[in-house]
Amino acid sequence: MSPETAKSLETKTKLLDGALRTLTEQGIAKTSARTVAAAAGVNQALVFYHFGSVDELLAAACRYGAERTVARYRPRLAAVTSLSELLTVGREIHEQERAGGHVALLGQLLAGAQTHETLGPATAAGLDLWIVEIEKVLTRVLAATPLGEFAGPAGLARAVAASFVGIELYEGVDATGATAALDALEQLGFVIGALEQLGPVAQRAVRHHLRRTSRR
Amino acid sequence: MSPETAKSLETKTKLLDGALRTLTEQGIAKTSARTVAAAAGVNQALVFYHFGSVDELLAAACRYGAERTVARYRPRLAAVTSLSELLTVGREIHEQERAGGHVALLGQLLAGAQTHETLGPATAAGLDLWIVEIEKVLTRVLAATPLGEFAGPAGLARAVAASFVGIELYEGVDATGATAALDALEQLGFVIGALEQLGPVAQRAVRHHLRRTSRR
DNA sequence: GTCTATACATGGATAGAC
DNA sequence: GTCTATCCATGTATAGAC
Repeated sequence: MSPETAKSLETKTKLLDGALRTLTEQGIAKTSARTVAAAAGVNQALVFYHFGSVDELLAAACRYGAERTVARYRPRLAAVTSLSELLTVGREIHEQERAGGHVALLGQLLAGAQTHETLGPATAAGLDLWIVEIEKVLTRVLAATPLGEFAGPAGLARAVAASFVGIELYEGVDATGATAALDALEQLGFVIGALEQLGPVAQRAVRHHLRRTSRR
Repeated sequence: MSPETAKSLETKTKLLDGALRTLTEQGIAKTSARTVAAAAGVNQALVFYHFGSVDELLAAACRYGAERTVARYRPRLAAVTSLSELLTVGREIHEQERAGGHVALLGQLLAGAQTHETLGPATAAGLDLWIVEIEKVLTRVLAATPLGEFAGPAGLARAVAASFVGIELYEGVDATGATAALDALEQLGFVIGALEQLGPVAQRAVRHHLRRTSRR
């Protein structure tokens, strides 16, 4: 791994951007030192000089890309105060990131992580950046809701993040199906939101029912 | 594409099984005519003789594998009559298929479908086998629930299928995180289930709230 | 320290042997 | 009709030029 001179940094950045472009446009199966270097406009061997191996480049690109994308939405997520507002922001993120493919990218890396050992931890870390933000919002938003008590924001945040990745991959093969899925989840969110609006008697009924049937 | 003599069929079957094994064990990135043929125990060139190209073999393997796996759970899903029962069956499917990797396989194919043109429709078709079954169950189970009215089983089924794939991929890089996610979704299901148990007054309140805030 | 030329491995596809 | 030997493209990695 090379030191941080100005020239080195420039080439590294080119390679990182090239890796992200290649992963989103061609997928993990077509991502190689050659294809990435071509996208970056540099010699193929520089991948190995600057990052040691293709996998390590992809791992670095994952951290780099995920941090950059999450940073873009951190302030907006921090401002969310209700579940329906969260759903709106979620839909917004989907619309904006679909074009750039920044979410499907995590899907490509998750698929690749199956074999490429070094990729697993890096991808988990990239997803965690999203999970941390989602969990913070859910903790705030679901505090008063039966969900906050029974499901727990930590698990829900992981479910939301992983599901999002799955739907984003699904969109690649069936765009209208993916839209239907997102619409349904939005409505599901409204139904959960409706629980907050119930009177105290009904809320107690729900909680009582949950305490009886819940398994944990 | 070769005709259906006994010997041809045998080689084809070997290749299909080899493709499934390679995809689940090595991932889409390491899946090639050579690796698949090695897993199948046949000469590499037979991929091209029997299926024309690697992509077409993978597409065929997707149909083959998905049909076989879905068939295994079709009767059990058909017997489901409540949401909580559906959740139990879902968890069962997860436990049983995790070992074989039959769900993550769809993730690998979704990742690969990004570029391999022929793979997209085949993967969508494979996912649809699951979606059809899930949708039938949801239609039955959610008929009486606000979700049936507002979200619609078609969209929900697609959301469930895609989310499952995402979580299954996520499990590859963070097993405990994936378990937390599944637990949370199970609890979410119980909360939805609790809505069914509400008295008519509370049910009307929920529906009224939804009609006001719903966007469609 | 940075990068290019080059060696060696793996993958895709076909001409022709059986 | 079924399969093998072989060719060329692509991928990984390094020795050595600048």
